[in-house]
Amino acid sequence: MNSFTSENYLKAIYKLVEHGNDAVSTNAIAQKMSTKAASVTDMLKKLADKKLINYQKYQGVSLTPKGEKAALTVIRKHRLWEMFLMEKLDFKWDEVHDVAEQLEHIDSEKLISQIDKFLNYPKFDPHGDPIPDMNGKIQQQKSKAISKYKKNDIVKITGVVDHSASFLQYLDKSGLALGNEIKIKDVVEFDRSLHIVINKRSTLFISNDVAKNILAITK
Amino acid sequence: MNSFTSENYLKAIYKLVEHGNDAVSTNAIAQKMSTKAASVTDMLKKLADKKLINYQKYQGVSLTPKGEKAALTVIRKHRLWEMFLMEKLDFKWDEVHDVAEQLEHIDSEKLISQIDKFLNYPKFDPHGDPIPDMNGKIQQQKSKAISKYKKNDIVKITGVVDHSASFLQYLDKSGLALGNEIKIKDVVEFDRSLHIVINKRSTLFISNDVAKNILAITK
DNA sequence: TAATTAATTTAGATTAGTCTAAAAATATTT
DNA sequence: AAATATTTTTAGACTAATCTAAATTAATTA
Ligand SMILES: [Mn+2]
Ligand SMILES: [Mn+2]
Ligand SMILES: [Mn+2]
Ligand SMILES: [Mn+2]
Repeated sequence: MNSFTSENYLKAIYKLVEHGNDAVSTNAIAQKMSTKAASVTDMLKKLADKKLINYQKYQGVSLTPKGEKAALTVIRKHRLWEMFLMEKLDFKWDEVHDVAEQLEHIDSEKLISQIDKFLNYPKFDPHGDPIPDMNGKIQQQKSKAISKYKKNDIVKITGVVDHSASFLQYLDKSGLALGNEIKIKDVVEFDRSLHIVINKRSTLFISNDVAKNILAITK
Repeated sequence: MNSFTSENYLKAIYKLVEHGNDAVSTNAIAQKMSTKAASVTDMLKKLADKKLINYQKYQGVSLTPKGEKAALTVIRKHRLWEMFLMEKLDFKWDEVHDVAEQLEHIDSEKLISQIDKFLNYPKFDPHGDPIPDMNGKIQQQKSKAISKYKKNDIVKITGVVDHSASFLQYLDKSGLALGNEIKIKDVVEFDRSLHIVINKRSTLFISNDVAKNILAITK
């Protein structure tokens, strides 16, 4: 089995590849893992030895099919655990991530398949991120940030980009949650800030910075 | 926080102290942990530095109050997770231990208090072992091995001594489970083997070796 | 009590993961 | 195309946990 640490590296590389980058740099990984470039280079050699990544000195890395499968398994476990914590144990969406970071490394196929069943096979986690199935298949939502919609568009919130506790707590306090209907009432030209109406009831003013971090689809 | 490994040492020492031994020997720990005496000595020094155990060269060890609290917390988590796996995820009682060995090290107070609540504050785990409460308090059962009962005694199964999967599977196959009523129909003088009646229905013959590993109280 | 045996500790290595500082390679400017 | 800046890798060291082999202490036996 892959170590706790290896799993975290694979997950980090997966997410960097996912967000555009074709070959991921040593520095990018170091930043994402809050570690130093020298440590990353050491680990990359080990992961390459195990055929989990494609790596040639100075050329950046990508996941092999084997490495991608491993990464997707960790992500599947993380997101299922987040869902479990929220649905069954009354955690709030800003509390689940840190615990899931630990639980995602528990090694038991039966455990995770039973959790999946217990939750009735959810397709998305509490932040709107897709949960890979047993085979690593992902069901993508074609949503975009609400900052990209126009005046009078009516959309449904499907996810968040920023996953930090402070951002999620701000959304809670503002009455924003997954599934909410949002109408773009007005767009301020100067700074792209938005006036929105939530569920046809309350109105709210949000900055462009916030708007860029809320994902939605047209209703 | 204590490392994964430290927690396992503390748990091992706790269980050795629990089963009679006053000061636990290096060799006993090595055997229980499936490691070597030299490794144990190294670890004992570290645990002593952290004031988790009382240790003087060649004199054996015991837990300090701080060490005992830590051990009981791990045991509480282990047994709650076993209960969760069995009650909520349809694991069998011979399948829960290995996964609980991993889950017991997850560090989150909220997680464990919510699991406890979710299970409705169970007092005993799937093997009949007591689950320490938040403060480390244990509710002991005054049960003894059915090998110690006499002919015509009627008792209720409350736990097992041996926790191995093979023993538990043997009990399953024989129709023996926690809560069952057992009548000692006959005791064979020669080898102390027993004829028993389960729930007033089926009769079964068990060896003294088996009888010593089944705990029960008089009905 | 002395000799022998058993238990425990120390010494010295090893492995995984990390770090800092220095060297080497690549990318960017001039 | 050189010079400079940036990125990446290497070298060497550190910690936690482990091991084998040797030394030391304690326990048992004669
Ligand atoms: Mn998360
Ligand atoms: Mn999530
Ligand atoms: Mn167990
Ligand atoms: Mn148990």
